[in-house]
Order: sequence, then C-alpha cells, then structure tokens
Amino acid sequence: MVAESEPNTGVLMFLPYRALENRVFAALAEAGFDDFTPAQARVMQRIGPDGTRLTELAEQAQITKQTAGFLVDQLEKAGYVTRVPDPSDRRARLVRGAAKAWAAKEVADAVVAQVEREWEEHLGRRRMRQLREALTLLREITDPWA
Amino acid sequence: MVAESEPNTGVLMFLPYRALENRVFAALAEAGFDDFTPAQARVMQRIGPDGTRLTELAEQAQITKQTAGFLVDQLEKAGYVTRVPDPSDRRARLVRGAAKAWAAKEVADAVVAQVEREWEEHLGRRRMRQLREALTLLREITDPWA
DNA sequence: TGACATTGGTCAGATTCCCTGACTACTTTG
DNA sequence: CAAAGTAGTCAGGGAATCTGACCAATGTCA
Repeated sequence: MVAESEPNTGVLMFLPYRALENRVFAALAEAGFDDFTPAQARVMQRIGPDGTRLTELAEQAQITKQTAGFLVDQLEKAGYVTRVPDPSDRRARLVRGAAKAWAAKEVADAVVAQVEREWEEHLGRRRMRQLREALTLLREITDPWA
Repeated sequence: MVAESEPNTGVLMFLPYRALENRVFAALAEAGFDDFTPAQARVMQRIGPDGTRLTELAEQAQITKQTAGFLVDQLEKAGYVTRVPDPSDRRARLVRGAAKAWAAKEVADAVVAQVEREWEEHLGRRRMRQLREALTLLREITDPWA
C-alpha cells in the first residue's frame, strides 16, 4: 500500500472523477446550492425521473438503508426531495426529486458538459471517443446495475 | 441531480474504480488485513518508499492535516506505519510504511493485476492500451500532483 | 389457506471520519 | 534578528456510516 510510479488503471480513473466532482460542487455552491453535502448528492444523483425506492438508492450508492434514510431525511428538510407512497407496494415509498433538485441538476449538467469539452480539447476528439467507448464497455463487467 | 440514461464520463470512470477498490478490500480482509479502514488505506497508499510528511499526505488525500494525523495515529497503533524524525526539518516527522504495510501491499498489488487482466480480456488489448493512454494524458490536467 | 421467509423501511446507539479554530515549535526570508 | 510561513498537535463538534433489533406488507408453497 505505498505510492508507485505507474498508477494502476483504477487510480487513473479516480483522478479525473474527483477533479470533475470538485468542479461540480464548487459551481453548485457558487450558484447558491450550498445546503447539501457530497454524501447527500451521491444519493440524489441516483433518483430516477419517476422516483426511486430507498432500498434501491442505498444499494446503488453502496450504503445501508439506514444511512440512505438519514440522508434522504436531510434532503427532504432542505426541499430537494419528497417522499410519496409507492402505489405498487404499500410498504414502500418513492423518493422523488423536487423542483429545487431539477434546478441544481441543470447547473451540475452545465459544468459536466464544460469539463468534458475541456477534456476533449486536451485529448483530441478521437481519443475522447475511444475513452468513452472503453469505459462504456467496461461498465458491463463493473456495474452491477448496468 | 437525477440519474440519466447516458452517464457522464466522470461517472463512467467512477464505476470501475469502485469495483476495483471493492475487490482489493475484500481480498485484503480475506488475507487477514481487516484491521484498517478505507480512509486509513487512502492515506497509507500515498506513503512513499522513504516516508512522507503528514502535511503532504493530507494534501494528496484532500483531507486536513488534523484528519491525516488522526488516521496515521490509528495506522501506527495497528502496526502499519511508524513515525521517524525528518532529518532535514526538525519540525517534521516522516510517516514510514512498516513490514505489515508492505505485506498488505503485495496482496493488494496482486488483486489489482488480476482485475486489470480481466479488464484487458474484456476490452481487448488494443482498447485497453487506448484507455490507459487517454487516462494518462488526462492526468496532466486533472491531477495537481502529476 | 396459513405458516414462513423475504422485502421495505424505521428506531436506537455507537463509531468513524472529517472539519474549524487555536496553539506550539521550528524554519525561511528580508 | 524580526516577521512571516510551515509542520504538526490539541480541543471540540458535526456529518456519515455502521450493527442490531424491530415492524409491517408481500411472496411462496405445502
């Protein structure tokens, strides 16, 4: 567990990911969306257009459902999400994004697009396409929810 | 901040990264290295062959030096690292990996190599090479310590 | 149909991680 | 040498996360 001269492929992926996340968070904070935390955002990201169950959010974020519940409570208090009954299962409720969440998403999406343009500029169009192609393929064997 | 059908490049990078990290942790735990946490591991990863200062570890892990100090305390208690005076600066101490850390690193490296082989098998040699090439280039504009 | 297992979610309590602010000791710089 | 900067610690607190126990609704199958 000591730094090596040639980082493994995993580390090489983590670096740009973290850089992007940092940029998105900075932009959100600057736009006034400073009342949620990274952990809350990671849950919010996974809410589907029609709402998503707590258990599913927990699985995808790789946290316990208790933790997910705790984070959703806070998001609800801050006005980013609402909880509605799941019509198909009386035990369950769906976590839905509220207007405030869509507004934040717009800001986030714009930053992501900007950063991806910067990356493409640095790599060239061809390499950027190859990168996305390889990553998309890799998803098949690394994303349990692909 | 809601899930989209076409994940952005950052998310596409995070997925394999997390899959790899999970595999490494599982293997370490199975090999008996279950007495450290992910946060401690992220600090330990950044220790150089000749030792590294606390402040430098903190910067690279993007945590405060107080937090880094806390994590190094625990690693020291668990026998993974030692602290020795820095000969070039009497204020500073170098955090050094102990034998136990090298042993864990061997296990981790083996798993990383195995997972990379699986990735290469899935992508084909050419695409794997393109992937690493693009990621290495991207590091230039996303890694402050490149 | 009725017992049993499964699934969605909550409550309670503890631990870990990480931060800000304030401080000491040493080093660098003008 | 005085001032400013750097390495690290101490104190206190908040956020994220876990385990274990539990309840209610659903699914399964003899």
